[in-house]
Amino acid sequence: MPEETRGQPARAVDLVEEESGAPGEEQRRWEEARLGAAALKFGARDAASQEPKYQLVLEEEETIEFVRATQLQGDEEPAAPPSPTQAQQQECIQAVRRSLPVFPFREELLAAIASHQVLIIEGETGSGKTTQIPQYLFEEGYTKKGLKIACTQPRRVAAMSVAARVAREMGVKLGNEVGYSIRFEDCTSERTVLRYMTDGMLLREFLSEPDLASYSVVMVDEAHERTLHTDILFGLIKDVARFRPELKVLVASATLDTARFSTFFDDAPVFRIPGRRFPVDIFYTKAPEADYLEACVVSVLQIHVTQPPGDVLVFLTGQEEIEAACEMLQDRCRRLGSKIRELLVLPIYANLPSDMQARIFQPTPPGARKVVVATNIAETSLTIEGIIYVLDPGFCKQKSYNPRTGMESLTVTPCSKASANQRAGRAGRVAAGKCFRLYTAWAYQHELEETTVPEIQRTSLGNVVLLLKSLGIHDLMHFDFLDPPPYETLLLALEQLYALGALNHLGELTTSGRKMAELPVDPMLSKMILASEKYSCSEEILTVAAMLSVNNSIFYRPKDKVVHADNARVNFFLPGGDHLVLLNVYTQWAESGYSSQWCYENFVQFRSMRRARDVREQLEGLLERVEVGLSSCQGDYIRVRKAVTAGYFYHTARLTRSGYRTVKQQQTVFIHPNSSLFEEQPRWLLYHELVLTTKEFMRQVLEIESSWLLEVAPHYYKAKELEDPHAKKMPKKTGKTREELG
DNA sequence: GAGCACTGC
Repeated sequence: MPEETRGQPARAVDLVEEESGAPGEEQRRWEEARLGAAALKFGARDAASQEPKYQLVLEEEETIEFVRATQLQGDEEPAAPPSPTQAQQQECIQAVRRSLPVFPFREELLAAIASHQVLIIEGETGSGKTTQIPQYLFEEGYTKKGLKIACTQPRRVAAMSVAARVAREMGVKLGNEVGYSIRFEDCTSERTVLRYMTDGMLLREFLSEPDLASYSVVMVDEAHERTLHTDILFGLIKDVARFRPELKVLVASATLDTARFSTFFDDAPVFRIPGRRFPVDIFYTKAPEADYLEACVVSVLQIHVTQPPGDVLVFLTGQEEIEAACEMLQDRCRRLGSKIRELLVLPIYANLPSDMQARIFQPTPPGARKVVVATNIAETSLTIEGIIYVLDPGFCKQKSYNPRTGMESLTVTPCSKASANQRAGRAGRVAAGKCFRLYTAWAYQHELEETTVPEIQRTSLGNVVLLLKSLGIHDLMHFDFLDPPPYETLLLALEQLYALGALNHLGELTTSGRKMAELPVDPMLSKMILASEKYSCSEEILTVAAMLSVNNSIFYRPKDKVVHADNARVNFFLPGGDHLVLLNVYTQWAESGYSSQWCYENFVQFRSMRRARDVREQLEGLLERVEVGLSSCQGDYIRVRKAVTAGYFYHTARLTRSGYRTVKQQQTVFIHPNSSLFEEQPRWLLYHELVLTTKEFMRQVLEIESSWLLEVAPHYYKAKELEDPHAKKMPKKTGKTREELG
């Protein structure tokens, strides 16, 4: 565990001082100095009633002092939902519908929708807005003229489960009147009038129906999450609403930011619906913690010994940290032995194999306590029953994008207030709960951002720009963004699209650009797929494209079998580079009959492979639309490599005396140590992506010849810049092409 | 010789 990911930046002063007024600057500095020395030396004055009991178990240095500061307001006590028996099912369902917080507002809400084109609906989870409002609209006749109601969700599972629930409530078969539409799966039919879908799916629908003519209502749900797709939808829907006055637009969001949504939609009214949730007491540490991982472990034990029954949810930033924390917890429990009750320690993160993930949902055995150690996955994507305590160190990993270098990085960042409150809310779903924050109240007030930076400002926008262009939006710099992306991000995207031949010099979409927009992948991948027609290798290129779009690592590397896993990986190596290795893995997996056993034996992630297969099938289905025929290179990998080069000539690097430099920007870059070419050092190569971790790494690299660049992109490269002035001075063992090495 | 937050088309 690298030290820098564990150290928490000092960022606060003592809460007690804060309460008696803002401390003077001098006092602050003194306190900061003092706190720096005093980390982790706190008494145990809190929870005084239980003090004697746990001091017998934990040493005094092993406890952390928390101060109760605020309470996350609960709403009125919820009526226990009636538990339906088979016979009374429909009646029960209607009773449950009537018991939802949104129900008393039904008429008022419908009236507001009738008199306003755009309505912002503010409501917390549990208000019933997602399941009920579309039903109200249906009952009110909004789907009578053969028109549909769309309700978008940021996640696939949400779209599926909400649709299933609504179908049950309406007593219809899922896929008939009520359906869902997500990538790889369309569960709708001619009869479908309530359509739950992912936000990205509705965005794609603009390509075939730019005016959304078949919809009478569009409801953008969970708008506060500000996903990239939701943000683009805002701009497009606002525009459509202007020339379709009969279209109703609903923007549903948590309490956050509704005023901004309202302003964006020309001061649309905000309709508030109360939520339903139990109160959560918020505790802060009295002083900052230097080592938050250690502080987490100590706090969990402290909760375990001093607090009444109820499971604990801990938020950490990533797999490595979670594994470390779980080990530390289990270690200490073992040492404490029978002095404490049983503590079940369970990790959860997206890359954890499904059977391990399922364990967190098993009920806690009587007398024991469950601790779930999670990434942000537990913040929105999944809900664990029985959580009463949340432990929040206040960090998360966040992607950021530097448009000047085109480089992505993933860094540990303090989370926003919004995120901290979302985490705290996880403690109040079944009963009143407690949230322990491993930072001070002062830090919360003064150092955390209000909200997380929206995704649109942290990501590359190549395919978004391509999509908008193909919708006829030419002036992107003046597109109506709720929060505009950095100017440089748009500029780089336009520049790359121009280089790829998707845009002409007037910035208009070309024929090839129009085709590229049809494929749901990044522009360079799109271009590569189009180029496979010329090199007669679309079968192989589809596989490469699918494998590259699975951004998880394909290879599984468990800690206890590192040597085996690395051997398995090396066995897939083929001369030429990583794209061919990916092709090799997929081909062998296909030959095994897409077997999960094969994946297990070869240390390959089954889930990633299944996803690659889904992507590949979808892309194959779209080939006809972009006029590419199915063809195979029959083992002539030069053709595959040339087709890849036709898409990725913008991402090239050459070996110089001082290592690799990108050809155009002259940035110093390195081959990633996991690459099959790590020890080869070819003279010319292309890379799939640049990532900044400990260095500027090229991930997924392929050896190429400089002459191919002139072949595939004569408009972009001139022969002169591809001459290699240092070729003869290169050391003998490096800088040779594979052909020379034999 | 490094390291993979989470989504989505």
